[in-house]
Amino acid sequence: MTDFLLDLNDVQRQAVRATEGPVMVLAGAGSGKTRVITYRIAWLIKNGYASAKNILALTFTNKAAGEMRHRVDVLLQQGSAGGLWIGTFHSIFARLLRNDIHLLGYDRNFSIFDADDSKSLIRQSMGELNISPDSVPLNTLQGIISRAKNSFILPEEFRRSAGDYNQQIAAKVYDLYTRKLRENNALDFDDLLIKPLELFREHPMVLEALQDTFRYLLIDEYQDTNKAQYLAAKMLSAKHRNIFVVGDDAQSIYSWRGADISNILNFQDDYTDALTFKLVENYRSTGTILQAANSVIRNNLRQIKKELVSHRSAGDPLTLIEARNERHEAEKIGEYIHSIRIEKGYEFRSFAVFYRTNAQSRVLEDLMRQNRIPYKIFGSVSFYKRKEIKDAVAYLRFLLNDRDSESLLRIINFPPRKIGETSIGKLREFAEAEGITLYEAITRADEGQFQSRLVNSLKGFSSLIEALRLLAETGTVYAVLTELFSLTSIPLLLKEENTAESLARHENLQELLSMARDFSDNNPDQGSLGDFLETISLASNYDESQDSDNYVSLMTVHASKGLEFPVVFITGLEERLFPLNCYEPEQLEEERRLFYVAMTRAQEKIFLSWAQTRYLYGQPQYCLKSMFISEIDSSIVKTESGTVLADRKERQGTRNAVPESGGYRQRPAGAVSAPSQKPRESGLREGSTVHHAVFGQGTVLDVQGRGAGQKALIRFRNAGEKTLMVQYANLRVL
DNA sequence: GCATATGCTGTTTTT
DNA sequence: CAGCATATGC
Repeated sequence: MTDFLLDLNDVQRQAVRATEGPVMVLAGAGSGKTRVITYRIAWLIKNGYASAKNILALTFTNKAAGEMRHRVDVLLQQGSAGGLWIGTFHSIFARLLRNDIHLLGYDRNFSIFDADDSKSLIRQSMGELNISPDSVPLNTLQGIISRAKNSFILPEEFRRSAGDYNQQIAAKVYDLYTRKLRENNALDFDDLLIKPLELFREHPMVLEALQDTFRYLLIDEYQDTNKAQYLAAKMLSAKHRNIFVVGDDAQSIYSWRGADISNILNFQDDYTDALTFKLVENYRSTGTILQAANSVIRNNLRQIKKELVSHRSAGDPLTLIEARNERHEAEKIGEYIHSIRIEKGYEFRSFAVFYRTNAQSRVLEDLMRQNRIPYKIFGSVSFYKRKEIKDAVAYLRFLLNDRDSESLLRIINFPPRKIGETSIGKLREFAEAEGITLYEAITRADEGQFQSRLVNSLKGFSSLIEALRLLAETGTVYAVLTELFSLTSIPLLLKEENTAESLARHENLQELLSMARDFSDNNPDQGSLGDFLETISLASNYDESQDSDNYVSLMTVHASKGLEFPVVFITGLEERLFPLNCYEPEQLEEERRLFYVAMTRAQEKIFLSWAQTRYLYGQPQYCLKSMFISEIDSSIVKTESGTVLADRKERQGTRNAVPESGGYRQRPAGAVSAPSQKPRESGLREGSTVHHAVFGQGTVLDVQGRGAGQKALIRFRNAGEKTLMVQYANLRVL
């Protein structure tokens, strides 16, 4: 029974065998984290600790879940992995909610609202509350509300603790938005995490039943959990206390999504009897790459100390590429890809190019195309976010949940049926007066005071819906979609339009159709429309794994987490780009972790690049070399000409130097002067009144240090107290 | 009701 | 620059 554990190293094996009680595995990059989780699941089943259906494994991406399931299947051979609960937090919780959400007054056919649906509902709420987006931007409100939800702060509590003006506005919007979701019988992504918590709190029996079912709980990427996920995990495991978490605090890069790094940092305080294992043996990267990564992450204060140990030889030093501008940067990357490929025999698929922001991908993409380098951009516009797909899906969603007004509004006049905004306004009034839903208003349009032309249009629409709904009750998803396309002629219209764009959209609809066919073939049972929609709603464009084609991968650093490549280019290493503008020390630490993630993806070689000028919002900007470059041991970084950085005589300070003016012919056209970043005297002192682009006006309470490392403690009128790095904060002294 | 112009705003995005 | 939301004209 222990033979298959021979594939593991000592620490991995100990972690697998520690079956009872809380366990945390700190798994450094490339240390075999997935291996430990999958072997542990196999171990539990093979040794009869639990059967598959008593094990719940939670991940953050569908891709990770799929990979895990596959690997467990392989380990167990006879397929006893059936019944295993492996999935993302969101999909597993959605599944649980389908069973019990009626207890909270929702219908089990609830819609899942994506970020756009949610934004639209927030916009409506703001409209009704007479809150102009000029006073508090929509995105800000959406962020505040989402963060509150991720921290499991419900509207009532939020209102009680709302401090500044923005918060008070947000409290009102949050409250109305929540009511609107309920009216729509809809849950947003955050609700999928917090509705179970409400359910557990109000109906302890439901929780108890789940605790009995899930005797073993495993959580991947624990450093990325937010408060709601943390609470759910705690509640679910409270009875058997078999909670097993795997993560790496150094790879926590989603704090802006509510992830709370303290969950992993404090695990041992939380579960005082927890066993902890540290996996630091790295099987992925050369010694030099790990030395570089270790030297950078050492600069973070808030972390659990651990240094990755390589199982490989030292390998090559890192190469620093210094380019004139982003175009030049891309050209150099293209040249290196060609030359390394030829000299060292690497294939295109061995290369990855990372960037901090999606906007950077364009220049890189252009160049790849021009130089005939096959490439693939990961995580650009999601298939499901395309308009034509969203429209088709809105029909399906509406068939299942006719309170879903977001979907209704999408389809009511698509394809055009002469039901415009004014008509919808009248319908709304009618619905409100009668106290009925918008769709009921449509079916009872003849009772309202509408023009007969409008009544006819509405009747046409509702009979279309009813026909499709009838089909949906007995037919497959594929049948419904086929009928939808035939009755509405949506694909036909696109084909007739006959532009490159419309044909691409037509193609996408065909793709959706073939996905529906696959789904229907695999799920011939009735009522699978809901499952299909759930799969679609919770799918993301990052789920697609690399196929067998041979291409260079282009992606954001965030998207690179969990992947590995022989040769990695980390681009745009400039102050204010990577690290991206960050005002608070904690944000800088997160940027550093992000850089750490980027470096630890590489197996053989790393190229670091920066450009002296770069367009930002259409304006050329001077750039400064990223501080992260100078944090790497300079003995293992060489320039393109082969000089080791440590030996290079710097004519200028590395950190804050402005590129020599005149040194470059190509002064940016119509050059706007760069944001001045010289460590000139900041002029800050206690009591100064300052203005900050994000936090607004505030008073300086304390100033520490000077020059590059200067920090200031500032009390903002509307944003509370913050410690900011003066160098980055771009404060205006008033 | 619909198509086109203008003006504004923005950085990363597992679900 | 580009995508989006609103405003305007037909």
